[in-house]
Amino acid sequence: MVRSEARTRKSEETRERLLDAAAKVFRDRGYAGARLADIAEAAGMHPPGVYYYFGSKEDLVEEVLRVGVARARAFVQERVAALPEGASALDRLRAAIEGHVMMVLEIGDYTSANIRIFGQVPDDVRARHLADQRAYGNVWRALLEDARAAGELRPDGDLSVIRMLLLGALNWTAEWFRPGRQTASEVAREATAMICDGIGR
Amino acid sequence: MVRSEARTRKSEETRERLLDAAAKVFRDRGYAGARLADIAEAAGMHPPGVYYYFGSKEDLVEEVLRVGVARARAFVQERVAALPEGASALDRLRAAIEGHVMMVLEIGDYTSANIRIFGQVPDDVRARHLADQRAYGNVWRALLEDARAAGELRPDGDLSVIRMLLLGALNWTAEWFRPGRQTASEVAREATAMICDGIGR
DNA sequence: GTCTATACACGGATAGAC
DNA sequence: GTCTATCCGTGTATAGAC
Repeated sequence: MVRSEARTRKSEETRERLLDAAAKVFRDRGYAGARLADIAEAAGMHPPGVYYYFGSKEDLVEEVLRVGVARARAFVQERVAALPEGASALDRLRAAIEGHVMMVLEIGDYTSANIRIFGQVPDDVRARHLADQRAYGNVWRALLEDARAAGELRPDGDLSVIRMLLLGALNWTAEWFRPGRQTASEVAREATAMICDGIGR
Repeated sequence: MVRSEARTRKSEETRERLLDAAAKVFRDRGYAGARLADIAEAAGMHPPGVYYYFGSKEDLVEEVLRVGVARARAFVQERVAALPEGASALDRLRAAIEGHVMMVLEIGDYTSANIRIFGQVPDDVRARHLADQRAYGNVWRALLEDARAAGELRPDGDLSVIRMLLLGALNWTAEWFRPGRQTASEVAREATAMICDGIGR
């Protein structure tokens, strides 16, 4: 039993390493350009070893996409839930914006991979992934609707369009952020300021 | 002479068709995933025909990237230049934002291709393309600095970060915009409002 | 669970006719 | 300038030893 648990944990760890490596390589090379050999090497194994954990390249990429949005959603929802009871709807929105940025800049490989390869994966993989993505979109939809209902947003403006503009600005941070030049919290603060208050005076 | 001109013009048109087709296919399949056969077919020719116009897949993708930013820059600069003399720095910035959105939603194939495959192309292609991209970035840098100098922006905030957040929101529109659901000008208006004035009340 | 060896398909690129 | 035919490198996936 102890033996089997140890084996299982090691297996879990290897699977995790493989997934991290896959996210990086898919991000850098695209879906078709990512070679199983590169992924295996980055995870410290040989190409056929991948097939012990995943049935195919498709299975692997599907899991990378799934894990990416699942973590994003969990991270943001935790940040919002951690707010004190009396927090306003706009405060909750701000917390979500900051949370999303922090998440992107922490686990950026998965986010970048999602952004870059979503349009390149086989149709059936993309179709299944769309459901996950919509669920995360709904978290933001609710946040925005609550703030509007509370009268804390400008009354004009299409909330769907705003949601996509806002997520675009946030997701894109993964593409240009360089740890030396600025910190994740600085970027998070700038993003909240621009989105909620605008850059004009 | 007339004959040769006609041949040249036809050749130009075919090259153009090829480039448009390439932008679409690169966008949808990624750099490695884009098959020369798909591109050729979309342009109404056979795979080897591509080699009459471009020396290699690398040459072709490099031209797609180059044309993409060149058009973006020209389009935005025209919109800004078309403003009346007395326009404020913030008006110029607004015009640039609207222009960039309109451009993205008009020639979105090239923009999406740029976004999605920039990180996937061979290193030397990317290195050469970086110069073009920086030149376009400088247009925005100047616009923002002018507005700040004129006292038309909030005095705090890192302009480099703001520039990247803003372009992220704008570039991302190519990924979600669907002509039926909203119009390009609506999106442009929402973008300007969110970026300059914020969504809070 | 991870290795070596290998099958098999696919796609970029070239040759050469017309 | 565009077609047909084809070469050849590369990459996914499997077989089977250990």
